Amino acid sequence: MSITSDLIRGHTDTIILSHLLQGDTYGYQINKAIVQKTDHQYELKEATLYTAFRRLEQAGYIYSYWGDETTGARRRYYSITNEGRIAYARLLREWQEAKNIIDQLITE
Amino acid sequence: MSITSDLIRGHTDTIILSHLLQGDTYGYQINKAIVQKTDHQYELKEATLYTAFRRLEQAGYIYSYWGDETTGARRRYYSITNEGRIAYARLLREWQEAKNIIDQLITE
DNA sequence: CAAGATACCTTGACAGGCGAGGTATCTTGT
DNA sequence: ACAAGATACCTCGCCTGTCAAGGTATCTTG
Repeated sequence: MSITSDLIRGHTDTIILSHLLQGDTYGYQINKAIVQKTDHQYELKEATLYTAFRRLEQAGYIYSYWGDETTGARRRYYSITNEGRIAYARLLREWQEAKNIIDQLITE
Repeated sequence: MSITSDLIRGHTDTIILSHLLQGDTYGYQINKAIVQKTDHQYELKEATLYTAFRRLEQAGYIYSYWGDETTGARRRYYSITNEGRIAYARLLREWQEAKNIIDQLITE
């Protein structure tokens, strides 16, 4: 993994909400998707991931339920709420702004 | 100030180094420049700023000296070192990467 | 001469990330 | 049959960067 997580810090929630927009899924799967999507350049550490789930659920942006797997390890699925969608839109907008500001401040 | 600092977190050092590339300057001035450059969308809190100075000096990326103002409040000037320039180049490269990764992970 | 600007600094709390450790189940190779 | 590894979940405690709150000292302006 090549990217220092300090630069991604603060985006964990947005990343998770973004993934949940495509449909319900579970923690392990989200992480695998991130690794693949970024071609192994980034991964969420498990502790970070589960901390984020708690935080997002607390905020009412997601809710969770146990899957009914008859085989394999049990899975806790997460689903985005309407409030979560609103929050995602806001976070995305904030990211666009922050990106411009940072670019403006560190280059030239 | 409209941008949550959590998104800028981790860029403070880069922002400061970037400013010092234009020449030696002092803390208060850097902050004013940031506020102006971003049209009041962002500012570094003083505590954050001075913590960053200590950190950067510790790392050998900058060094400081007292100005010889004959009038007005005393100023501590900061200067970027050669190591600082190298670090800046690296941080800039990391930002470009992180930007792409985040964009990839939170949109679509 | 008070108020505000300039300019510096420290302390302590807080929040997010994560290393390290743990649990339980299933699959695969020997 | 059994060990090793993958899948899948979780918690505790540390570390680091940010910042509110507080402080100092000097100059300018009404």
